[in-house]
Amino acid sequence: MATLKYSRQRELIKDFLMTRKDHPTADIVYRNVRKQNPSISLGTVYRNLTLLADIGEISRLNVGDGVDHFDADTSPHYHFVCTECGSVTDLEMDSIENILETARANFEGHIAGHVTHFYGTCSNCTHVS
Amino acid sequence: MATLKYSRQRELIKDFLMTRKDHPTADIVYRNVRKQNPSISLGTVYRNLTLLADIGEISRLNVGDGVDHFDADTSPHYHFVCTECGSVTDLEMDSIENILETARANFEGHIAGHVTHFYGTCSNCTHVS
DNA sequence: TTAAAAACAGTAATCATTACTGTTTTTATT
DNA sequence: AATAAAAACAGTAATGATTACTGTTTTTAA
Repeated sequence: MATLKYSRQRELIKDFLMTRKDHPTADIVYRNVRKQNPSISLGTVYRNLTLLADIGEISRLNVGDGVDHFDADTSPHYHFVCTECGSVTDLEMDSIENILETARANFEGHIAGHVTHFYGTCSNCTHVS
Repeated sequence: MATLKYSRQRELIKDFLMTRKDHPTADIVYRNVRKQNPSISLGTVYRNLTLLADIGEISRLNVGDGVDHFDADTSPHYHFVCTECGSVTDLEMDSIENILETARANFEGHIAGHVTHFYGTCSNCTHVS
């Protein structure tokens, strides 16, 4: 496998992602990282996000809105998606890994894991009529 | 709202979907429905799948593989995605709706529901080395 | 029978993402 | 410090799923 070489661009991307708790998309990462490096290309952002996700330094989120979101927090946790404003936030809750037992009960193959996210209206959108 | 008018194409699409338990994509629906009606267009398939999903006659599945899948069975149930062959199958298991309680525990907004699917290797792919 | 609304076929456009290409950086080795 | 192979880059083209547009055909209520 190819040895990883340092890249200023990758560092900027990772650093930016670590400042955010809102799980930005590649395009939002791109538009923000450009403030530090106006000549960075969108392809570089995508390539590095994919690379970082592949080596486990960040995680890629698919919440069904047609765009991938990225998260610098790779610890297991759940996400909430607001159907009103589209925001994606962390959801503080106990692990529900035990649902794997339930799923494995009558299944022939091998269940490695699960993907769960919750949806509804966020605090903001719920309190604005 | 516009009144729904009968369409032979829509009927074909719904009928085809009801014969399948493997949650086909729009393109697979298209390729199959063309056997009955060779002049149907892909746009018509997409439009009707979206329409049927909007009125709740079918459901649209997003299992993170970049393509939407469709299911004529709209009753609540869970899905399994094989990371080896990409197949999407139904997973017979007890409801885990109770995870909503867990999720709502410390949340400010309103949680309407959850999306969960499981992944791993299906029966076939598990037993083939 | 008629005519407005809905749906259609065919095609163009959109949008996120990936692939390609010639140039620049990184880094281990001289 | 010089060098050169590998990796990464910027910029751009291509891909693939899906949606939008347009002129024509169907459906259906009056």
